[in-house]
Amino acid sequence: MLDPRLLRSDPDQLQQGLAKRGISLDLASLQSLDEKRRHWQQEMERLQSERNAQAKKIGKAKAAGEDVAPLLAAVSDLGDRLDAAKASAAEAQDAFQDTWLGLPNIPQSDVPAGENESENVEIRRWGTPKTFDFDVEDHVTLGERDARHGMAMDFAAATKLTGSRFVVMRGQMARLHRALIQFMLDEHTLQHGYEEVYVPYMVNDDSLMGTGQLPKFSEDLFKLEGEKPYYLIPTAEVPVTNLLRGEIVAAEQLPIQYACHTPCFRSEAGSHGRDTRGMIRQHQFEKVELVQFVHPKKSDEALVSLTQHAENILQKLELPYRVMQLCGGDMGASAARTIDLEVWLPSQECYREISSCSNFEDYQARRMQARWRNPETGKPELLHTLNGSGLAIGRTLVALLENGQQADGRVVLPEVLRPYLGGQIEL
RNA sequence: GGAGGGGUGGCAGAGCGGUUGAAUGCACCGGUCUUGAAAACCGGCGUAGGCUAAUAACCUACCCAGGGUUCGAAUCCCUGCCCCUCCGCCA
Repeated sequence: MLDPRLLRSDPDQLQQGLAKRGISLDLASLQSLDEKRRHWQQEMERLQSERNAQAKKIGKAKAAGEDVAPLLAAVSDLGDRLDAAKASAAEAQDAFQDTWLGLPNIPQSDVPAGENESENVEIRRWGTPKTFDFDVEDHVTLGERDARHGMAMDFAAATKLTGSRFVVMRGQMARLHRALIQFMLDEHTLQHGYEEVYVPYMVNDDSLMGTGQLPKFSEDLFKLEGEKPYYLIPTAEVPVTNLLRGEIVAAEQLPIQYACHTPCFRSEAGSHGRDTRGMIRQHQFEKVELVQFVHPKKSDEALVSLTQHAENILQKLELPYRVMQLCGGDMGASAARTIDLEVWLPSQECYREISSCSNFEDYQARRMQARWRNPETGKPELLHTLNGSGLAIGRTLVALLENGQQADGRVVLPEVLRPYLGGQIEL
Protein backbone atom coordinates (compact mmCIF):
# COMPACT_ATOMS: atom_id res chain seq x y z
CA MET A 1 0.00 0.00 0.00
CA LEU A 2 1.20 3.46 -0.84
CA ASP A 3 1.17 6.29 1.67
CA PRO A 4 -2.26 7.93 1.31
CA ARG A 5 -0.64 11.27 2.09
CA LEU A 6 1.12 11.05 -1.26
CA LEU A 7 -2.18 11.93 -2.84
CA ARG A 8 -2.07 15.32 -1.20
CA SER A 9 1.68 15.91 -0.85
CA ASP A 10 2.91 14.85 -4.28
CA PRO A 11 0.17 13.73 -6.68
CA ASP A 12 2.45 14.28 -9.67
CA GLN A 13 4.99 11.77 -8.44
CA LEU A 14 2.17 9.30 -7.94
CA GLN A 15 0.74 9.80 -11.40
CA GLN A 16 4.07 9.81 -13.23
CA GLY A 17 5.35 6.84 -11.27
CA LEU A 18 2.36 4.69 -12.08
CA ALA A 19 2.50 5.81 -15.70
CA LYS A 20 5.72 3.80 -15.98
CA ARG A 21 3.65 0.72 -15.36
CA GLY A 22 1.26 1.74 -18.08
CA ILE A 23 -1.37 2.88 -15.58
CA SER A 24 -3.12 6.15 -16.24
CA LEU A 25 -4.37 7.28 -12.88
CA ASP A 26 -7.61 9.23 -12.63
CA LEU A 27 -6.22 11.65 -10.10
CA ALA A 28 -9.33 13.82 -9.84
CA SER A 29 -11.68 11.00 -8.93
CA LEU A 30 -9.18 9.55 -6.46
CA GLN A 31 -8.78 12.93 -4.81
CA SER A 32 -12.51 13.29 -4.58
CA LEU A 33 -12.77 9.87 -2.91
CA ASP A 34 -10.11 10.95 -0.46
CA GLU A 35 -11.91 14.20 0.31
CA LYS A 36 -15.18 12.39 0.86
CA ARG A 37 -13.55 9.95 3.17
CA ARG A 38 -12.00 12.71 5.28
CA HIS A 39 -15.18 14.76 5.30
CA TRP A 40 -17.26 11.90 6.66
CA GLN A 41 -14.61 10.94 9.15
CA GLN A 42 -14.62 14.48 10.53
CA GLU A 43 -18.40 14.54 10.67
CA MET A 44 -18.48 11.22 12.48
CA GLU A 45 -15.82 12.29 14.96
CA ARG A 46 -17.64 15.54 15.63
CA LEU A 47 -20.78 13.62 16.57
CA GLN A 48 -18.81 11.15 18.65
CA SER A 49 -17.26 14.02 20.51
CA GLU A 50 -20.70 15.47 21.18
CA ARG A 51 -22.03 12.14 22.35
CA ASN A 52 -19.11 11.71 24.75
CA ALA A 53 -19.68 15.15 26.21
CA GLN A 54 -23.39 14.53 26.71
CA ALA A 55 -22.87 11.11 28.22
CA LYS A 56 -20.40 12.59 30.66
CA LYS A 57 -22.90 15.27 31.59
CA ILE A 58 -25.57 12.67 32.26
CA GLY A 59 -23.20 10.69 34.38
CA LYS A 60 -22.35 13.70 36.50
CA ALA A 61 -25.98 14.75 36.85
CA LYS A 62 -26.94 11.27 37.95
CA ALA A 63 -24.15 11.19 40.48
CA ALA A 64 -25.37 14.52 41.82
CA GLY A 65 -28.88 13.11 42.10
CA GLU A 66 -30.35 15.48 39.55
CA ASP A 67 -33.15 14.70 37.14
CA VAL A 68 -31.57 13.41 33.92
CA ALA A 69 -34.77 13.21 31.86
CA PRO A 70 -34.24 16.54 30.04
CA LEU A 71 -30.66 15.57 29.26
CA LEU A 72 -31.77 12.24 27.86
CA ALA A 73 -34.33 13.99 25.69
CA ALA A 74 -31.63 16.27 24.32
CA VAL A 75 -29.60 13.33 22.99
CA SER A 76 -32.52 11.28 21.75
CA ASP A 77 -31.71 11.65 18.06
CA LEU A 78 -27.94 11.80 18.47
CA GLY A 79 -27.61 8.05 18.15
CA ASP A 80 -29.38 7.96 14.82
CA ARG A 81 -27.39 10.87 13.44
CA LEU A 82 -24.19 9.20 14.58
CA ASP A 83 -25.17 5.88 13.02
CA ALA A 84 -25.87 7.61 9.73
CA ALA A 85 -22.53 9.40 9.81
CA LYS A 86 -20.76 6.16 10.70
CA ALA A 87 -22.36 4.39 7.77
CA SER A 88 -21.36 7.17 5.39
CA ALA A 89 -17.85 7.22 6.79
CA ALA A 90 -17.47 3.47 6.40
CA GLU A 91 -18.78 3.61 2.87
CA ALA A 92 -16.46 6.44 1.91
CA GLN A 93 -13.54 4.69 3.58
CA ASP A 94 -14.22 1.44 1.70
CA ALA A 95 -14.60 3.22 -1.60
CA PHE A 96 -11.26 4.92 -1.17
CA GLN A 97 -9.53 1.86 0.24
CA ASP A 98 -10.72 -0.37 -2.60
CA THR A 99 -9.01 1.83 -5.12
CA TRP A 100 -6.01 2.71 -3.04
CA LEU A 101 -5.15 -0.84 -1.95
CA GLY A 102 -5.32 -1.88 -5.58
CA LEU A 103 -2.64 0.57 -6.68
CA PRO A 104 0.77 -1.00 -7.26
CA ASN A 105 3.99 0.42 -5.87
CA ILE A 106 5.67 3.38 -7.55
CA PRO A 107 8.73 2.29 -9.53
CA GLN A 108 12.02 3.89 -8.49
CA SER A 109 13.13 6.87 -10.54
CA ASP A 110 15.59 4.97 -12.71
CA VAL A 111 13.26 2.06 -13.47
CA PRO A 112 12.54 2.17 -17.19
CA ALA A 113 8.98 2.60 -18.37
CA GLY A 114 7.59 -0.30 -20.35
CA GLU A 115 4.67 -2.64 -20.74
CA ASN A 116 6.18 -6.10 -20.67
CA GLU A 117 9.35 -8.14 -20.54
CA SER A 118 10.40 -7.08 -24.02
CA GLU A 119 11.26 -3.70 -22.55
CA ASN A 120 13.43 -5.01 -19.73
CA VAL A 121 17.02 -3.82 -19.82
CA GLU A 122 20.02 -6.11 -19.68
CA ILE A 123 22.55 -4.93 -17.10
CA ARG A 124 25.34 -7.49 -17.42
CA ARG A 125 26.20 -11.08 -18.18
CA TRP A 126 28.26 -13.64 -16.37
CA GLY A 127 29.80 -16.71 -17.97
CA THR A 128 29.74 -17.79 -21.57
CA PRO A 129 27.14 -20.21 -22.89
CA LYS A 130 28.92 -23.39 -23.84
CA THR A 131 28.94 -24.43 -27.48
CA PHE A 132 28.06 -28.06 -28.03
CA ASP A 133 29.43 -30.13 -30.94
CA PHE A 134 26.41 -32.40 -30.81
CA ASP A 135 22.66 -31.90 -30.79
CA VAL A 136 21.66 -30.79 -27.32
CA GLU A 137 18.75 -32.42 -25.52
CA ASP A 138 16.39 -30.64 -23.21
CA HIS A 139 16.08 -31.59 -19.55
CA VAL A 140 13.02 -33.72 -20.17
CA THR A 141 14.84 -36.02 -22.54
CA LEU A 142 17.92 -36.04 -20.34
CA GLY A 143 15.88 -36.65 -17.20
CA GLU A 144 13.72 -39.40 -18.59
CA ARG A 145 16.62 -41.27 -20.16
CA ASP A 146 17.99 -42.81 -16.98
CA ALA A 147 15.95 -45.96 -16.85
CA ARG A 148 18.05 -47.87 -14.39
CA HIS A 149 15.57 -47.35 -11.57
CA GLY A 150 12.66 -46.43 -13.75
CA MET A 151 12.63 -42.92 -15.09
CA ALA A 152 14.63 -40.48 -12.98
CA MET A 153 12.32 -37.65 -14.00
CA ASP A 154 8.85 -39.04 -14.51
CA PHE A 155 6.14 -36.68 -15.71
CA ALA A 156 3.73 -39.44 -16.67
CA ALA A 157 3.73 -40.80 -13.14
CA ALA A 158 3.01 -37.36 -11.73
CA THR A 159 0.16 -36.92 -14.18
CA LYS A 160 -1.32 -40.17 -12.96
CA LEU A 161 -0.94 -39.21 -9.33
CA THR A 162 -2.18 -35.68 -9.67
CA GLY A 163 -2.36 -34.04 -13.09
CA SER A 164 -0.36 -31.85 -15.41
CA ARG A 165 2.47 -29.60 -14.25
CA PHE A 166 3.83 -31.96 -11.62
CA VAL A 167 6.85 -34.24 -11.57
CA VAL A 168 8.08 -37.38 -9.87
CA MET A 169 11.83 -37.78 -9.44
CA ARG A 170 13.70 -40.91 -8.51
CA GLY A 171 17.14 -42.01 -7.42
CA GLN A 172 20.06 -39.70 -8.13
CA MET A 173 17.77 -37.13 -9.68
CA ALA A 174 15.79 -36.81 -6.47
CA ARG A 175 19.03 -36.70 -4.55
CA LEU A 176 20.47 -33.96 -6.74
CA HIS A 177 17.27 -31.99 -6.29
CA ARG A 178 17.59 -32.30 -2.53
CA ALA A 179 21.31 -31.54 -2.67
CA LEU A 180 20.62 -28.22 -4.35
CA ILE A 181 18.42 -27.16 -1.46
CA GLN A 182 21.09 -28.07 1.09
CA PHE A 183 23.83 -26.39 -0.89
CA MET A 184 21.94 -23.13 -1.26
CA LEU A 185 20.84 -22.98 2.36
CA ASP A 186 24.41 -23.64 3.49
CA GLU A 187 25.77 -20.89 1.27
CA HIS A 188 23.27 -18.31 2.47
CA THR A 189 23.49 -19.14 6.14
CA LEU A 190 27.24 -19.81 6.36
CA GLN A 191 28.59 -17.39 3.75
CA HIS A 192 26.00 -14.62 3.47
CA GLY A 193 24.81 -14.23 7.04
CA TYR A 194 21.18 -15.27 6.73
CA GLU A 195 19.28 -17.00 9.49
CA GLU A 196 17.48 -20.14 8.40
CA VAL A 197 13.78 -20.31 9.20
CA TYR A 198 11.18 -23.02 8.87
CA VAL A 199 7.62 -21.83 8.30
CA PRO A 200 4.09 -23.10 7.61
CA TYR A 201 3.26 -23.92 4.00
CA MET A 202 -0.31 -22.78 4.52
CA VAL A 203 -1.20 -19.23 5.46
CA ASN A 204 -4.29 -17.19 6.29
CA ASP A 205 -5.60 -14.31 4.22
CA ASP A 206 -4.11 -11.67 6.52
CA SER A 207 -0.65 -12.87 5.54
CA LEU A 208 -1.48 -12.82 1.82
CA MET A 209 -2.92 -9.36 2.26
CA GLY A 210 0.29 -8.25 3.94
CA THR A 211 2.60 -9.17 1.10
CA GLY A 212 0.11 -8.10 -1.56
CA GLN A 213 -1.10 -11.38 -3.13
CA LEU A 214 -4.59 -10.56 -1.89
CA PRO A 215 -7.04 -9.10 -2.58
CA LYS A 216 -6.07 -8.68 -6.22
CA PHE A 217 -4.31 -11.89 -7.25
CA SER A 218 -6.33 -14.66 -5.65
CA GLU A 219 -6.61 -16.54 -8.96
CA ASP A 220 -2.89 -17.35 -8.75
CA LEU A 221 -3.34 -19.19 -5.46
CA PHE A 222 -4.53 -22.60 -4.32
CA LYS A 223 -7.17 -22.14 -1.66
CA LEU A 224 -7.90 -25.08 0.59
CA GLU A 225 -11.34 -26.54 0.98
CA GLY A 226 -12.30 -27.01 4.57
CA GLU A 227 -13.46 -25.05 7.53
CA LYS A 228 -10.30 -22.94 7.73
CA PRO A 229 -9.84 -20.55 4.82
CA TYR A 230 -6.16 -21.31 4.32
CA TYR A 231 -4.06 -21.00 1.19
CA LEU A 232 -1.01 -22.92 0.03
CA ILE A 233 1.90 -20.52 -0.13
CA PRO A 234 2.93 -19.39 -3.63
CA THR A 235 6.38 -18.48 -2.24
CA ALA A 236 8.16 -18.43 1.11
CA GLU A 237 8.02 -14.65 0.83
CA VAL A 238 4.52 -14.76 2.27
CA PRO A 239 5.11 -16.54 5.59
CA VAL A 240 8.64 -15.21 6.07
CA THR A 241 7.88 -11.54 5.40
CA ASN A 242 4.78 -11.76 7.57
CA LEU A 243 6.93 -12.83 10.50
CA LEU A 244 7.28 -9.11 11.20
CA ARG A 245 3.65 -8.22 10.58
CA GLY A 246 2.46 -5.97 13.40
CA GLU A 247 5.89 -6.00 15.03
CA ILE A 248 8.16 -3.16 16.07
CA VAL A 249 11.83 -4.18 16.12
CA ALA A 250 14.78 -2.40 17.73
CA ALA A 251 17.20 -0.54 15.48
CA GLU A 252 20.06 -2.83 16.59
CA GLN A 253 18.26 -5.86 15.19
CA LEU A 254 18.51 -4.54 11.65
CA PRO A 255 19.13 -5.77 9.11
CA ILE A 256 17.13 -8.96 9.60
CA GLN A 257 18.01 -11.58 6.99
CA TYR A 258 16.14 -14.85 6.62
CA ALA A 259 16.80 -17.75 4.29
CA CYS A 260 14.01 -20.25 3.92
CA HIS A 261 13.36 -23.33 1.86
CA THR A 262 9.76 -24.17 1.06
CA PRO A 263 7.71 -25.73 -1.66
CA CYS A 264 5.72 -23.19 -3.63
CA PHE A 265 2.27 -23.75 -5.03
CA ARG A 266 0.95 -21.75 -7.95
CA SER A 267 -2.18 -22.22 -9.98
CA GLU A 268 -0.55 -20.77 -13.11
CA ALA A 269 -3.94 -19.52 -14.17
CA GLY A 270 -3.53 -17.57 -17.35
CA SER A 271 -0.42 -19.40 -18.49
CA HIS A 272 -2.13 -22.29 -20.26
CA GLY A 273 0.03 -23.49 -23.09
CA ARG A 274 3.18 -21.80 -21.79
CA ASP A 275 6.11 -24.02 -20.83
CA THR A 276 3.89 -27.07 -20.79
CA ARG A 277 6.86 -29.37 -21.27
CA GLY A 278 9.09 -30.24 -18.38
CA MET A 279 9.89 -28.66 -15.06
CA ILE A 280 10.05 -25.00 -16.03
CA ARG A 281 6.56 -24.14 -14.90
CA GLN A 282 4.98 -26.40 -12.28
CA HIS A 283 2.12 -26.13 -9.84
CA GLN A 284 4.53 -27.27 -7.13
CA PHE A 285 8.21 -26.42 -6.97
CA GLU A 286 10.90 -25.91 -4.35
CA LYS A 287 12.61 -22.63 -3.75
CA VAL A 288 15.17 -21.19 -1.36
CA GLU A 289 14.05 -17.67 -0.63
CA LEU A 290 15.99 -14.74 0.81
CA VAL A 291 14.09 -12.11 2.77
CA GLN A 292 15.48 -8.94 4.31
CA PHE A 293 14.07 -6.27 6.59
CA VAL A 294 16.23 -3.18 6.55
CA HIS A 295 16.55 0.46 7.58
CA PRO A 296 14.59 2.54 5.05
CA LYS A 297 17.70 4.34 3.87
CA LYS A 298 19.57 1.11 3.23
CA SER A 299 17.23 -0.83 0.99
CA ASP A 300 18.93 0.17 -2.25
CA GLU A 301 22.27 -1.24 -1.17
CA ALA A 302 20.48 -4.23 0.36
CA LEU A 303 18.99 -5.10 -3.03
CA VAL A 304 22.45 -5.00 -4.58
CA SER A 305 23.86 -7.40 -1.99
CA LEU A 306 20.82 -9.66 -2.01
CA THR A 307 21.09 -9.96 -5.78
CA GLN A 308 24.79 -10.73 -5.39
CA HIS A 309 23.94 -13.52 -2.95
CA ALA A 310 21.70 -15.12 -5.54
CA GLU A 311 24.34 -14.59 -8.24
CA ASN A 312 26.96 -16.27 -6.08
CA ILE A 313 24.93 -19.47 -6.22
CA LEU A 314 24.79 -19.38 -10.01
CA GLN A 315 28.51 -18.67 -10.20
CA LYS A 316 29.42 -21.54 -7.90
CA LEU A 317 27.21 -23.78 -9.99
CA GLU A 318 29.06 -22.48 -13.07
CA LEU A 319 25.83 -21.54 -14.80
CA PRO A 320 25.95 -18.66 -17.32
CA TYR A 321 23.37 -16.00 -16.64
CA ARG A 322 22.41 -12.44 -17.32
CA VAL A 323 21.08 -9.73 -15.03
CA MET A 324 17.96 -7.89 -16.09
CA GLN A 325 16.47 -4.66 -14.83
CA LEU A 326 12.71 -5.06 -15.11
CA CYS A 327 10.67 -2.29 -16.66
CA GLY A 328 7.68 -0.82 -14.85
CA GLY A 329 5.10 -2.99 -16.54
CA ASP A 330 6.89 -6.28 -15.86
CA MET A 331 7.40 -5.81 -12.14
CA GLY A 332 5.14 -7.35 -9.53
CA ALA A 333 2.63 -4.97 -8.03
CA SER A 334 4.36 -4.61 -4.67
CA ALA A 335 7.87 -3.96 -6.01
CA ALA A 336 9.56 -0.59 -6.43
CA ARG A 337 12.50 -2.20 -8.21
CA THR A 338 13.10 -5.72 -9.46
CA ILE A 339 16.24 -7.36 -10.78
CA ASP A 340 15.79 -10.73 -12.48
CA LEU A 341 18.52 -13.29 -12.96
CA GLU A 342 18.12 -15.37 -16.08
CA VAL A 343 20.03 -18.59 -16.61
CA TRP A 344 21.14 -19.92 -19.97
CA LEU A 345 19.17 -22.91 -21.22
CA PRO A 346 20.95 -24.59 -24.16
CA SER A 347 17.82 -26.40 -25.36
CA GLN A 348 15.91 -23.16 -25.68
CA GLU A 349 18.97 -21.13 -26.68
CA CYS A 350 17.87 -18.32 -24.46
CA TYR A 351 18.03 -17.02 -20.91
CA ARG A 352 15.18 -17.94 -18.58
CA GLU A 353 14.24 -16.42 -15.23
CA ILE A 354 15.70 -18.31 -12.28
CA SER A 355 15.63 -15.60 -9.63
CA SER A 356 13.71 -12.41 -9.03
CA CYS A 357 15.05 -9.94 -6.49
CA SER A 358 12.90 -7.04 -5.41
CA ASN A 359 12.95 -4.02 -3.17
CA PHE A 360 9.43 -3.31 -1.93
CA GLU A 361 10.48 -0.25 0.06
CA ASP A 362 7.67 0.42 2.56
CA TYR A 363 4.81 -0.88 0.38
CA GLN A 364 4.52 -4.27 2.09
CA ALA A 365 5.59 -2.87 5.45
CA ARG A 366 2.73 -0.38 5.43
CA ARG A 367 0.21 -3.11 4.71
CA MET A 368 1.71 -5.28 7.43
CA GLN A 369 2.60 -2.52 9.88
CA ALA A 370 6.13 -3.93 10.07
CA ARG A 371 8.17 -1.30 11.84
CA TRP A 372 11.36 -0.44 13.67
CA ARG A 373 11.85 2.09 16.41
CA ASN A 374 13.92 5.02 15.24
CA PRO A 375 16.16 6.01 18.16
CA GLU A 376 16.40 9.56 16.82
CA THR A 377 12.67 10.17 17.04
CA GLY A 378 11.73 7.44 19.48
CA LYS A 379 8.87 6.65 17.13
CA PRO A 380 8.06 3.48 15.20
CA GLU A 381 8.71 3.87 11.48
CA LEU A 382 8.06 1.58 8.56
CA LEU A 383 10.76 -0.87 7.55
CA HIS A 384 11.78 -1.64 4.01
CA THR A 385 11.33 -5.23 2.87
CA LEU A 386 13.17 -7.12 0.14
CA ASN A 387 13.23 -10.63 -1.15
CA GLY A 388 14.72 -12.73 -3.87
CA SER A 389 14.95 -16.32 -4.97
CA GLY A 390 18.21 -17.85 -4.09
CA LEU A 391 17.33 -19.87 -6.20
CA ALA A 392 14.35 -21.64 -7.70
CA ILE A 393 15.36 -25.30 -7.26
CA GLY A 394 13.50 -26.87 -10.18
CA ARG A 395 14.84 -24.44 -12.71
CA THR A 396 18.34 -24.79 -11.29
CA LEU A 397 18.08 -28.53 -11.78
CA VAL A 398 16.96 -27.98 -15.35
CA ALA A 399 19.88 -25.63 -16.00
CA LEU A 400 22.41 -28.05 -14.51
CA LEU A 401 21.18 -30.94 -16.62
CA GLU A 402 21.12 -29.00 -19.84
CA ASN A 403 24.39 -27.14 -19.37
CA GLY A 404 26.25 -30.16 -18.06
CA GLN A 405 25.19 -32.63 -20.74
CA GLN A 406 27.83 -34.59 -22.65
CA ALA A 407 27.83 -36.19 -26.09
CA ASP A 408 27.57 -39.63 -24.51
CA GLY A 409 24.48 -38.71 -22.50
CA ARG A 410 26.22 -38.25 -19.19
CA VAL A 411 25.63 -35.08 -17.19
CA VAL A 412 28.64 -33.57 -15.45
CA LEU A 413 27.87 -31.49 -12.39
CA PRO A 414 29.88 -28.69 -10.77
CA GLU A 415 32.50 -29.53 -8.18
CA VAL A 416 30.74 -27.64 -5.35
CA LEU A 417 27.98 -30.22 -5.28
CA ARG A 418 30.33 -33.14 -4.71
CA PRO A 419 30.01 -33.11 -0.88
CA TYR A 420 26.24 -33.14 -1.24
CA LEU A 421 26.15 -36.04 -3.68
CA GLY A 422 28.18 -38.61 -1.82
CA GLY A 423 31.33 -37.70 -3.72
CA GLN A 424 29.76 -38.04 -7.13
CA ILE A 425 29.43 -35.29 -9.73
CA GLU A 426 27.94 -37.20 -12.62
CA LEU A 427 24.54 -38.46 -13.53
C1' G B 1 -13.38 -35.28 19.38
C1' G B 2 -15.23 -34.30 24.88
C1' A B 3 -14.95 -31.04 29.67
C1' G B 4 -13.33 -26.62 31.92
C1' G B 5 -10.35 -21.85 32.43
C1' G B 6 -8.48 -17.47 30.18
C1' G B 7 -7.11 -13.20 26.54
C1' U B 8 -5.97 -5.47 29.68
C1' G B 9 0.00 -1.00 27.86
C1' G B 10 7.39 -3.78 26.59
C1' C B 11 6.49 -7.34 30.88
C1' A B 12 3.68 -8.41 35.45
C1' G B 13 -0.98 -7.17 37.19
C1' A B 14 -5.70 -4.01 39.11
C1' G B 15 -10.16 -2.40 37.15
C1' C B 16 -18.42 -1.02 40.85
C1' G B 17 -21.81 0.21 33.28
C1' G B 18 -20.39 6.80 34.31
C1' U B 19 -14.40 12.65 34.67
C1' U B 20 -10.41 5.24 32.89
C1' G B 21 -6.13 5.73 27.70
C1' A B 22 -6.76 2.74 31.77
C1' A B 23 -4.35 1.97 39.31
C1' U B 24 0.21 -0.29 40.95
C1' G B 25 5.03 -2.66 40.24
C1' C B 26 9.08 -3.78 36.91
C1' A B 27 11.64 -2.24 32.58
C1' C B 28 12.94 2.16 29.79
C1' C B 29 14.19 7.72 29.10
C1' G B 30 15.39 12.65 31.46
C1' G B 31 16.71 15.25 36.06
C1' U B 32 18.43 15.87 41.41
C1' C B 33 22.14 13.68 44.59
C1' U B 34 27.37 11.40 43.79
C1' U B 35 34.47 11.93 42.09
C1' G B 36 31.74 8.02 39.06
C1' A B 37 28.08 4.25 39.64
C1' A B 38 24.26 2.07 42.63
C1' A B 39 20.35 3.34 45.96
C1' A B 40 16.82 7.17 46.95
C1' C B 41 13.79 11.11 45.18
C1' C B 42 11.30 14.11 41.04
C1' G B 43 9.38 13.97 36.09
C1' G B 44 8.33 11.45 31.54
C1' C B 45 7.02 6.99 29.08
C1' G B 46 1.35 3.29 23.85
C1' U B 47 -0.51 3.12 18.64
C1' A B 48 -3.35 4.84 14.51
C1' G B 49 -6.34 8.49 11.99
C1' G B 50 -8.07 13.63 11.55
C1' C B 51 -6.75 18.84 11.92
C1' U B 52 -2.13 21.65 11.39
C1' A B 53 3.57 24.86 9.03
C1' A B 54 4.36 21.43 13.12
C1' U B 55 7.30 15.01 14.87
C1' A B 56 3.03 21.45 19.30
C1' A B 57 -1.96 21.76 21.00
C1' C B 58 -6.67 19.75 20.10
C1' C B 59 -10.36 15.94 18.40
C1' U B 60 -11.52 10.65 17.41
C1' A B 61 -10.59 5.48 17.77
C1' C B 62 -8.15 1.31 19.99
C1' C B 63 -8.16 -2.96 26.83
C1' C B 64 -7.79 -10.38 21.08
C1' A B 65 -11.33 -9.58 16.52
C1' G B 66 -16.37 -8.63 14.67
C1' G B 67 -21.37 -7.62 15.96
C1' G B 68 -25.21 -6.20 19.84
C1' U B 69 -27.58 -3.74 24.45
C1' U B 70 -27.16 1.47 26.56
C1' C B 71 -27.46 8.53 26.90
C1' G B 72 -22.65 6.08 28.19
C1' A B 73 -19.03 -0.48 27.57
C1' A B 74 -12.27 -2.62 29.29
C1' U B 75 -16.67 -3.75 32.38
C1' C B 76 -23.17 -6.80 30.13
C1' C B 77 -24.83 -10.24 25.68
C1' C B 78 -23.66 -13.07 20.94
C1' U B 79 -20.11 -15.00 17.29
C1' G B 80 -15.18 -15.96 15.84
C1' C B 81 -9.84 -16.44 16.69
C1' C B 82 -5.95 -17.64 19.94
C1' C B 83 -3.80 -19.61 24.57
C1' C B 84 -3.89 -22.91 29.00
C1' U B 85 -5.54 -27.51 31.93
C1' C B 86 -7.76 -32.54 31.94
C1' C B 87 -9.66 -36.95 29.00
C1' G B 88 -9.54 -39.48 24.11
C1' C B 89 -6.81 -40.10 19.44
C1' C B 90 -2.21 -39.48 17.05
C1' A B 91 3.42 -38.54 13.51
